[in-house]
Amino acid sequence: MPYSAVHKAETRKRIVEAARVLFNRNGFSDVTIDQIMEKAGLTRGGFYNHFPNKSALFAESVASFLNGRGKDWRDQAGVDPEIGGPETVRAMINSYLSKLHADDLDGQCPMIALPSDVARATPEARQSYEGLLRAMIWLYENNLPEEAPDTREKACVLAALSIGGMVLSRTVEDQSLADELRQAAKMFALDAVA
Amino acid sequence: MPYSAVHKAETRKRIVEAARVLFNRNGFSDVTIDQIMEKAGLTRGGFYNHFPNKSALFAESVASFLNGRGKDWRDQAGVDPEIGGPETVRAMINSYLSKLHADDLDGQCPMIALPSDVARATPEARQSYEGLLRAMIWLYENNLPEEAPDTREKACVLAALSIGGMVLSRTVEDQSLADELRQAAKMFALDAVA
DNA sequence: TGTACATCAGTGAACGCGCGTTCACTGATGTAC
DNA sequence: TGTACATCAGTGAACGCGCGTTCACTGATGTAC
Repeated sequence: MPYSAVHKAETRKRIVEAARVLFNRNGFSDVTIDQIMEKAGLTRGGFYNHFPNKSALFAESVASFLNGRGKDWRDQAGVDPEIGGPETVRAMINSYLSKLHADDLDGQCPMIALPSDVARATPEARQSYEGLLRAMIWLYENNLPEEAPDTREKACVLAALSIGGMVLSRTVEDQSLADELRQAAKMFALDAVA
Repeated sequence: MPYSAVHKAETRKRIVEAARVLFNRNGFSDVTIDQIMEKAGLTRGGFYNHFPNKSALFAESVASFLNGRGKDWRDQAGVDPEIGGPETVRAMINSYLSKLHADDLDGQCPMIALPSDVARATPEARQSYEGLLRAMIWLYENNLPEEAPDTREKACVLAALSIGGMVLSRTVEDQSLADELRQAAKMFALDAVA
């Protein structure tokens, strides 16, 4: 058994990571397998040793966000995950709707970078996207103040507002309008938590 | 001067309309000029009599939404535009976040169907998108109750929530989650108006 | 410990296809007489 | 009113290119002896 299983898994991971960045920046159709493999330090032919086709890699690259930055959101926001509660929600909102996140086209959440690409992609890709969204809703839902009766609904609203604000901010041409939208969504969401 | 100017303008309009529907459904990269021209009842070569390139048509097709359904939003919602006020905002929200609108992939607002396509497109396309968004914000801002101090901010939030809710609803795989998101955004937005 | 071997990750040329755009043309139409 | 003509919207073949995928191969590596 040449090339250990670990070696193959690491190569595969490198391909997914390269794909995640390229798709995030250029969308599904405008990224080629050549580009992905080159960024991963390989040549095009080897791709099919790891994935059945381009669509399968797309689905996996969207899902992979949860293993990377998605996992660190709360930590990056400087909040101990063990504490939880509304402070965690506020930290998440501050982090997600930050200028830093808006400008980070490579590392940005795929929910912001790829909504219409995913909407037209395979069921697998849409499930990956759904997985990210459920994670965000879950985080909101479980850390909102307990007394509120409609916690679940509020979590959905906060998700729509977070992602919606960022999507619009990314799409619009005028930078000052982009900032205004992001700030308005952030401030309103922070208020809504309390 | 053969073929009256009117004739040419009408052909051009037909191309834009065909493009709007096809782009809405399949995105920028996956629609071909052949498909657009065929849907408009023409052959491919004639395209360049009307537009310099595919990107220019994309920008125009996004903007064209304002001449069609975008213009009718308030009327379709059953509200006399002359009345105005909060009732107009609520009608707009009800219409925009309706199941009817969510299921109408052809006639749907391009802000929902094409966010990530536009984000990566030409400045002209992004300006078209921005035009739609400004129209929505304008409608909200000018019809919100006057006593509120932060009307502009609230209008931005309502826009982010309307579009964000619909984008997520369109992208997610699970239909019941899609409906839940749309309903949550709608209810919350309606409450926020008052 | 050293070596021959079998495996399969990785290579790169090739295939088939369709795209955006160009271009020489044609023929329907408005206008001048 | 009728007709010859000039215009240019529309046609369809062609160009150049790059894509996703396939395939025969090669060579680095773990294992058996």
